[in-house]
Amino acid sequence: MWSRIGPTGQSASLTFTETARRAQLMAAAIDTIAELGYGQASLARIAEAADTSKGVIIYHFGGKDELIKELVADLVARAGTYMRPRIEAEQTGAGMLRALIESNLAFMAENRNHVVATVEIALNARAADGSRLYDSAYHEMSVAAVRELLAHFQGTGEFLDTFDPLVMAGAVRAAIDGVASLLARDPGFDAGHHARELANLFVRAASPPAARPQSLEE
Amino acid sequence: MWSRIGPTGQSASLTFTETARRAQLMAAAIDTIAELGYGQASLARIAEAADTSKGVIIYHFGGKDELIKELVADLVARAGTYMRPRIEAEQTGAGMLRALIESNLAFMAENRNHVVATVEIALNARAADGSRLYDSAYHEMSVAAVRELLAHFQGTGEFLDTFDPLVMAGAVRAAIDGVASLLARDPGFDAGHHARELANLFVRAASPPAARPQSLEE
Amino acid sequence: MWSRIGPTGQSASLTFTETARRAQLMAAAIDTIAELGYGQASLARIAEAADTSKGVIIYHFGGKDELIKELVADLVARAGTYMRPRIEAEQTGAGMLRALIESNLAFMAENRNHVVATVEIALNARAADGSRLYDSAYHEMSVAAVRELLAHFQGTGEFLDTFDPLVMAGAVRAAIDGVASLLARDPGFDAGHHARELANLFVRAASPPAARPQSLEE
Amino acid sequence: MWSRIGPTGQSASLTFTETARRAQLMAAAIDTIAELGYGQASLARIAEAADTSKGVIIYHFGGKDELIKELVADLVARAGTYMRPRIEAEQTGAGMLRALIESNLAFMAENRNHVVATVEIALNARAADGSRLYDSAYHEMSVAAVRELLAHFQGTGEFLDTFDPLVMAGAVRAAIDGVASLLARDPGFDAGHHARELANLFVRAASPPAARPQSLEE
DNA sequence: TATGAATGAGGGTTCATTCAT
DNA sequence: TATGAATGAACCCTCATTCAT
Repeated sequence: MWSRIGPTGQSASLTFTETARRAQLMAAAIDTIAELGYGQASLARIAEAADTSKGVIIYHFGGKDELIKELVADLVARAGTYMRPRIEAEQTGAGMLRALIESNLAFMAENRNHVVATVEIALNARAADGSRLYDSAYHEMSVAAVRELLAHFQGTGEFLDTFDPLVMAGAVRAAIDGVASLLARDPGFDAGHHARELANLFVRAASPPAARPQSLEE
Repeated sequence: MWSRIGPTGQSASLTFTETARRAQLMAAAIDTIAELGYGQASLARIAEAADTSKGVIIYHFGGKDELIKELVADLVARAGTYMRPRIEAEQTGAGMLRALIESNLAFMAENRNHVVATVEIALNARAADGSRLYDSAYHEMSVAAVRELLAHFQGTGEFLDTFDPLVMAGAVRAAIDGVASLLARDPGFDAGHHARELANLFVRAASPPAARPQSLEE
Repeated sequence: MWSRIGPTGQSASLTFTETARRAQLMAAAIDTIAELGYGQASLARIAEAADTSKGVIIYHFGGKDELIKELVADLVARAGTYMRPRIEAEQTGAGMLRALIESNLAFMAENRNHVVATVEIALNARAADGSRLYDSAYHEMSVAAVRELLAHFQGTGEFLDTFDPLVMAGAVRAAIDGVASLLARDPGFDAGHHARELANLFVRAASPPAARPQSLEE
Repeated sequence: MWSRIGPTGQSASLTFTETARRAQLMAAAIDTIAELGYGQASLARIAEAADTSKGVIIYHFGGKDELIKELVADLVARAGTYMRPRIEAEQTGAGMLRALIESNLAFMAENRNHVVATVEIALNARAADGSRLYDSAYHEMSVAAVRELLAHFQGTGEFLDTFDPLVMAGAVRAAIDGVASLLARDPGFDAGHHARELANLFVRAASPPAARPQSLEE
């Protein structure tokens, strides 16, 4: 009956209005971070963007850290939900690599601010001792996923076995993540074109010469 | 007196001790930023690393912003000095692209902390209104350089003319810049191997199938 | 409606459930203050200990101050009820002084948390202007009671008339109150032994040499 | 040369002005705590009493905790310096006990606010987890000193061996510490009278009947 | 009767900068 | 040239209380 302690507690599911309020605050945080950067996104500024006061944010999230954590977790979850089926619908290595890149960029274009904010956080959020809070785990995980895809199709012979799959995976991720900055800067950024070009680039670099066309019919 | 205004002013060349002091302070700033990140690198912490007080830094640089600006400018200048002759020594597009990537990574490996610090700054430093201070100009310039190299050898026919040179240039830069994070995290990072792999990757992606070997004799 | 105003008002007697609820909240407050101290015992923490929310406390007591006031009043009343008959059962000054000390310590041992909490409150609770809320009145009253006991038996000749009864009363109260801290710190504290020793001490100090044994047969 | 980092650092002795400023700030803190209590003595209020801003206190002490710690340490040191020679000048148990009580109360009367403030701190200052910061160690130490004095002269036969020296030591300390509250409340408090009365009381309680006068010629 | 939500003052601390020396 | 001292804004967070439901 009184199992709830406060909106911060995990011991009970959130009410409808709670959820809505949190979503609103998260949206304000996302926009603020995307626009001003992590370092400038103080609780005061986020609250201002949400047309409330700092106290409200603390009340609903228990602290800034929790707000940030939820923001990142939400994006990661939604990105996975969006991309996974699109990648798994493919059979060939080229298809899957292309789907990974294109679906990732499509997701980023559709969630511009949230992605920009999360990149800001991943690069900047630090613990008290200066150690990065999000970068390592998140980055290594996403690189590893690409690496396994590449390595698997090196095994089947579809991809060249002459390149280091870890290095190429790093390059793929770097290229994708770099798009976040481009999105942040250029409102008219053409994500579709960029995605196809990147996909072509890395498919070309991964496949044996005979197997691949110089460009892609679209 | 006379024409000198202060150590900050440009109206007179710096004395020898002045220069040495500034170099010492910059080194402290570089190490601090590289270790703790831009957000945590307060003047107090930098001063502590330099075994001096905040006032000294302000005295010599006029403010934190100026110190940061010099730090970036110094790295950019040194990187150019290091890379340019190595790139211009090549004649072919593949050679130049390879030289660009490899010399860049070599420079980064040799200047680990300075590079890490500069990336931190580029990503984080903001003006009072939240606009990025360094990212845009620096990034667009370095991407443009790669883009022109690619476009030029698309014109000569050595490179495929089917890809968008701007997109690939962005991918090259992203891959290179991504290395800074790897360097920051992994002290045993093998820059040489990484450089050759990246060079192979992008040369392969840029060249027509007939013209390029699957791997590189080294 | 009718004559009732709210649970805070005095104009109507409390319902049974009301009383039970208040007792539960007071118990939670007692345990929280005893464990964490007055300064750390926020409404939120007390509510958490009671498995409810801050609002409930405010609703039932009208505010934190009222809760605290009731807590103290309750202890004072119960202590009086416990001690008075035990003291009045004695005829001699030595007997009464001994009964006062021993029954007080017995009460404290049986109501450890409540006593510890009340001491915390007495020492810390302040009005907005910084003036102590409980210390003075409570302390002077309890000292006065001891003083009168001592003075009365100085008049009968049972006690020495060479000491200042106010000073000794203060010492008696200080010794008793000091036990609260010992109780708070040491769970295995032997209140019975301590009580007999203190009673012996002060009886010895109050009585003429001839009249009193060096120690007490027990 | 640059071994100093800031006024907080321990690596160098303090300048003269530094010491003076710290003393001034400590005095302001003492007065504020003595008047308003520990809980109400915020940095802002202390700073106001010192006619400066919070930043100055943080600058000189590095934080509130450090200021408090110094305040307590200073009093403890000065109390020891004051009392020790006066106690050691005595040979008999009665003389030493009397000297201990009287010199302690004399010190307290001469350092009223500092003593009141320190008692406030000892009773109220808590760590984040609610555990007391100063009470235990300080209290047990001072009780132990008295206990040893009593036990020693129980061994020589000057004091009764029928009482528990730990309990009486606790009573002595409680009586002395209780004086802090009296001092805080009553500006006209007669410390000399109180001291003699307390000394008589405890000497009487500790000595065999034959050996002690009912009162003390003074 | 009780709850969730919100508020606003105040808490301690960090920071870049200014200034007299 | 350099330092110690001070400043004041901004930071995140805690708190008792109010209010609509």
